[in-house]
Amino acid sequence: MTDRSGPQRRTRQRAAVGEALAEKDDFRTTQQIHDDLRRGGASVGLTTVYRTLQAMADGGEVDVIRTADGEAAYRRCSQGHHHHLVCRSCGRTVEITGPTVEKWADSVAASNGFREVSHDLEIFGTCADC
Amino acid sequence: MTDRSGPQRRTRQRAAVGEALAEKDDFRTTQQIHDDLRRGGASVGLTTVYRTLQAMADGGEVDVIRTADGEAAYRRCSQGHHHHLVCRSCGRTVEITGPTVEKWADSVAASNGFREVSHDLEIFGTCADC
DNA sequence: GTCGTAAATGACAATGATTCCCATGTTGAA
DNA sequence: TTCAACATGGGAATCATTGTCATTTACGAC
Repeated sequence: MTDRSGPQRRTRQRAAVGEALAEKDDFRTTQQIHDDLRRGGASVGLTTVYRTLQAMADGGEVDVIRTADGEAAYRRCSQGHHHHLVCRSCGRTVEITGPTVEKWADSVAASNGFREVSHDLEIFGTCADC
Repeated sequence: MTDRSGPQRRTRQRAAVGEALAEKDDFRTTQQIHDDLRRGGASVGLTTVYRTLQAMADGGEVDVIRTADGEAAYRRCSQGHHHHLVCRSCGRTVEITGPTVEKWADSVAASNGFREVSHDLEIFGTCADC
């Protein structure tokens, strides 16, 4: 399961989506990225943006979270397991790690007889600039 | 901010939704509850189920999570802050608490200058019966 | 460089959850 | 009992996301 079957061909569109993600440091929805691209002149079809982002997410190249109203939002992140501290107001995002939490989550799950454990953890707040 | 403006009148529909939630111990989507009600004979309009569940969630009577594909799912939970250990396969849910995690989350946020901090934490796995 | 083909793209239709609208039904205080 | 404010529900309207499919393109082979 290491072959995350990512994209197989290099195209203008995929490069454009990658750049759009690189330019922003916060989580953005598919529609936002589609708009960013259109405004930036490198327009890409909406369907393609959806497919590309999902492929990137499947390949572990980007992280996904769900906004409060259920929309998927993507962000280019560092490798490895980590969580996010997100500003509710401006969207500024800080990557965080918590080895203690990981262990705690795994042990709690194990003691309840759960296997193949994973978890989601996001912290929200208002950042100093907002 | 303690008067979460919950429902203001007692109706057959609200009671029915409350009972439907009480009968199941796992997270259920609005549509599932709507189906449960229809099958149980106490049919309630879909729009009303949506409104009622949202009102209950606003009032803190039920907890909400988002399924992997972004749908909202509700569950009647105990009072107070807690998290969930959910079986990916059958949906069985165990409520868990982790004082250490709470403190850690708050301190991490604070040290990054964030205020009004909250967080979401759900643990997923396959339970012993699946 | 040219080909051939599988992969990728994108306009448009289709889906599905959720919300809006609004005419009608109910609750609950007086 | 009366009545106004609140609640209901059926259907239309939104909006994100996915499916369809004809056309285009990347890229390894020649």
